[in-house]
Amino acid sequence: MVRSNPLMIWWALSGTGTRQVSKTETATARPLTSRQLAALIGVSQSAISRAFTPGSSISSDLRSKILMAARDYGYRPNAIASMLTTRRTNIVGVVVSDMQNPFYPALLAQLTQGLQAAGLQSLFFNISPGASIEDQLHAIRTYNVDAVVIISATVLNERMLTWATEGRRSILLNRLGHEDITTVCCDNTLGFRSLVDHLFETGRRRIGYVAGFTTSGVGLVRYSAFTTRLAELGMRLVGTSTRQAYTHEAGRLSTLDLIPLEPDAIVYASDILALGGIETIRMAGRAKDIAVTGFDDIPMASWPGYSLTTYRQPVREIVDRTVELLLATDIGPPQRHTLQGELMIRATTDPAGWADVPPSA
Amino acid sequence: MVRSNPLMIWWALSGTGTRQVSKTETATARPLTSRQLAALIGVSQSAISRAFTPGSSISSDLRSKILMAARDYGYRPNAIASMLTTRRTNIVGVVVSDMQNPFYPALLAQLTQGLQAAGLQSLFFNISPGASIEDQLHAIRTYNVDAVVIISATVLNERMLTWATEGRRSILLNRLGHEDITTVCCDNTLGFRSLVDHLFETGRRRIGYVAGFTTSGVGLVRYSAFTTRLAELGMRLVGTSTRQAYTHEAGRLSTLDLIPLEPDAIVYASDILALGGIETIRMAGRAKDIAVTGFDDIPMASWPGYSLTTYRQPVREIVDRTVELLLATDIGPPQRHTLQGELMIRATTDPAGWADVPPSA
DNA sequence: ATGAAAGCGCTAACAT
DNA sequence: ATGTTAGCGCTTTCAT
Repeated sequence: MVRSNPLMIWWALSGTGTRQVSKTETATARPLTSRQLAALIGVSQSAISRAFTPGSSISSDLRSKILMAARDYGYRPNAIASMLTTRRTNIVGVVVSDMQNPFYPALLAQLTQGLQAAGLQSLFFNISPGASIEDQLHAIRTYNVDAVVIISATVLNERMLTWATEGRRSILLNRLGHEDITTVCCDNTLGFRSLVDHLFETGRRRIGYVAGFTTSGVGLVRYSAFTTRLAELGMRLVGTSTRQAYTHEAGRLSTLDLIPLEPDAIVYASDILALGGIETIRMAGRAKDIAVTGFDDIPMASWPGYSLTTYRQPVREIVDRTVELLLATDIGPPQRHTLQGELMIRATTDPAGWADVPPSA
Repeated sequence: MVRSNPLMIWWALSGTGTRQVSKTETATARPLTSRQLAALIGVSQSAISRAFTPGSSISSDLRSKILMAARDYGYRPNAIASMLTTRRTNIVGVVVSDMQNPFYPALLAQLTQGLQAAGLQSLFFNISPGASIEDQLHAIRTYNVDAVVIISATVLNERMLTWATEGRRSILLNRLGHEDITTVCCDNTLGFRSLVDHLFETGRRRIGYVAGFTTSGVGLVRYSAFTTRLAELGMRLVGTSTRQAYTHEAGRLSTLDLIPLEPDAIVYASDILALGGIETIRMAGRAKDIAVTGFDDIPMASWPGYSLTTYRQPVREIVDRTVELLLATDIGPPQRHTLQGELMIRATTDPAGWADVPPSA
């Protein structure tokens, strides 16, 4: 398929000599090249290159001489040119599809900072379900990104996943069920078991469940960890509901389904669902007898007005492990990295109910 | 400064013939080059280039022949190589510093999608105040990004701003007070005037104000629009407070300062502050007599549990204008684009009070 | 309209 | 340890 490039016309025009150079478009002199710098200080061009390449054989005298000159003359190596020869870009493609969920901005922010600290740049791909995914991801290939990190891109089917990742180091975050790509994921099983344990210990026995996507790997794992532990402890599953989304509204609506079933606790597949649930439960005046748990520990979970008991996803650790894997010398076969989070006990599982958390005080 | 390249070793290995090919590391044959494709179908290499360059002089016969062959053989032009000759990257550097505020993820998501739809890639820079900003932004220069979009990067001082934007098309979003860079910004003045008008019409007269940053351009404009309109309408400013942050907690705490001053409405510089304020006001049992307004219209503002009256920032329009400016043929001198938002009237300014919004029902 | 040839600014053999 | 040379895969004159 031919992809026409929308900027092309602009380029074409800006390439001609006829346009006026406007004030902002400072008739920027081309940046100094290594050859020019070499001429200026009377060394070979390759010396310049070596000076900027750690571990290359160059005397520290020459190197510091060159680096100082570079600073004085304002020389910086042109990354594009070196990409061409080395076939390395130091760019990681970061693919996201769902920024609605407040969990992702935090993950994304830390990920880019982590990559940045490791000298990697993030080329950002935000998949909108509207257009062709292949079109949206074409830059992964034409720009030759070194690696791809896919953040829970449930919109990518198996085929697109393969297309996007093939031939490059790839890591799937928060997505399960792919044998041939390395994944880094929170320990969902442990998380949901902990939550159920906590509910058990605080005396809850009739549990409802609100799912997000019931078809995704993570969704399935969470649900099955939940039900398994429930059964082990002899607790009762009074009902489940889903709107096939991880949104506040989905949480609100699903909770409406469950309240008539008289649960004494509702477990939500994620925090944002739980926040919606809290609203419904409050409206129904049931905050005193229905406990609520979430998953993720997004910032809002700890707002006094919610004080949601949840399981914290180890974002820091996920990011660190991801960067580590990206930088690793030897990659080996695809691996499954499962990182432990932490149970955050707050008001919504208080045995006495949480009707007295601020908003209703 | 020498930047060591973390992915180097891996690539070095994958380049030699000695490494073991692991399962993931599909012994990827180098992608086809234009020269190779040319040889395959018996045309010149430049013909290939022309086929992919709209507006170049090539017969449509030859072009379609080449494009079909490209599809069959899986040829894609190497963007890196063309960057080197054209000195254009089609990459926009997107600089963010504050992803805490839930307003930015939405803006960011739409911006990348907008850029993507225009054939531009987003290289993401998330500034953490810890490290050297210059270090964090060095890729803007070495990667030769075509343009820079800076999203309310209050952490960038004037000098860094100049350094990051010089020599390239640059746009500042949501930041004011810079004569020499084009800005695209919501009409803060109109917004705050509308909010005050609305409070006036609904009978409020004793107004408190909670600011975010009091030193930023946007912060000043918002406050001054607010006070100006207040004075015009003869309303009373009972007090102001700030914690120098746009966070839920800052909103909560600042509101504690204002309640003793007996306002009948509090105007918040942003939604996230207002949400914190709502919490404090509820705790104080004053929801029936203190109206609340925000600014931004983040998703949470419309949650039934908040139902916050606010002024919607025209995110769609801001993004569209930004992309338009980035693609424009002729750029001219720095401009100030001010886009109108929309007053969103919800429960928190109901004359009867909002004590009955769901959480306290 | 097409082909040939000369770079773009760097890295990486290959010499010395 | 340093310099010389040959590309990386394109775009772009310049011929024809």
